Amino acid sequence: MPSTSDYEQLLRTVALRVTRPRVAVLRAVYARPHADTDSIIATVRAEAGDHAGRVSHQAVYDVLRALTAAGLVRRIQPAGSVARYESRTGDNHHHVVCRTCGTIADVDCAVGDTPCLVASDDRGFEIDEAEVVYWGLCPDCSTQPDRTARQELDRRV
Amino acid sequence: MPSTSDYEQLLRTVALRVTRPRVAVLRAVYARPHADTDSIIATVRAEAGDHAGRVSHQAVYDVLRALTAAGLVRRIQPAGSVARYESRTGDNHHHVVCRTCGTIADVDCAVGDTPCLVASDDRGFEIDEAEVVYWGLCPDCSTQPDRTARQELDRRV
DNA sequence: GCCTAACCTTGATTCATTCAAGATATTGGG
DNA sequence: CCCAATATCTTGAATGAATCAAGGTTAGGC
Repeated sequence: MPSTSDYEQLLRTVALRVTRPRVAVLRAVYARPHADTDSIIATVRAEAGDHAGRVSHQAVYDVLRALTAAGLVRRIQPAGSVARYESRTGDNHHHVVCRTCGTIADVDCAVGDTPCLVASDDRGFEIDEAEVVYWGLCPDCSTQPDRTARQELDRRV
Repeated sequence: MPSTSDYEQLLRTVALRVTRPRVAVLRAVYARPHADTDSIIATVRAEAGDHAGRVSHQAVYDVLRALTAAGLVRRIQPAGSVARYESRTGDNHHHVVCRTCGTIADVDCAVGDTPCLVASDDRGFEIDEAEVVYWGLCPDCSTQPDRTARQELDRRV
């Protein structure tokens, strides 16, 4: 578990200013991989405990954008989902997404290293990344097929 | 180019009622692969020429949902994009998406047939589909790097 | 310690998509 | 051929993630 100064270090290496919202968002993304923006906002505010000042939702959006642009976090967004963020970057891993409850799990590269896939015909595009999303049912949902996504979410809270 | 009765046939094979909005939407999806909902609405209304009655936006959303559920069309939604639809289904082909202008092109399966990829570790999920999105620059954007997405869109209209 | 660009806050706005309620039309059976 | 049953469509409002805008605050180089 990285410490606050580790996060400060990370920010400095990519020439981003060290601010409370940024460290808090980094910590949240490391703590809860694949969290969406709302969850990150909640985590940030819960940890701050309101005693260290508020963090606006706009700040979180801005920070996530800056961190993503800097390569410190990776933004993922499976079809039908809101944006989610994770701290594993640069290793070209992929994701399994549950069709029922939306849970996301990491999957290491299917074939080899970055880029692990080559298009059969690139249509003249300059391809720089191959993203794979596996769709299916998570262990919970495959054994309890009639639980709704909403119920699933409630169960987790 | 399929005829109207071909589309009617398609609808009947999946036990969907044949209605004017459904035939019009099917025609639009076949005519303009990867179109988003707004474009489909525009196409439907342009072809109808207003002389055959209006088609509400809600009807198009409903129809696209029904057609997708029936497997007649496929819904795709690369990160950061609105939903798009195509008529090629069941062949497990993939897509290249331009990071600059958002253009999408089809790419045949890199490895084999459905499913063309196997996760290195399925994390206990029951996987039924492997979706691949290649990211890069389309031929136009790679040679004109400073054209914005908006300008690109304008150019096409 | 000061300055300035970078950053954050507050509050409003956008827009794809969905929800709701009631009208209309398709289709199988009489 | 007509009718009932219900699937589908229309109209109009609502939702909610994400963005925009304007102004105040702060980190970090000098």
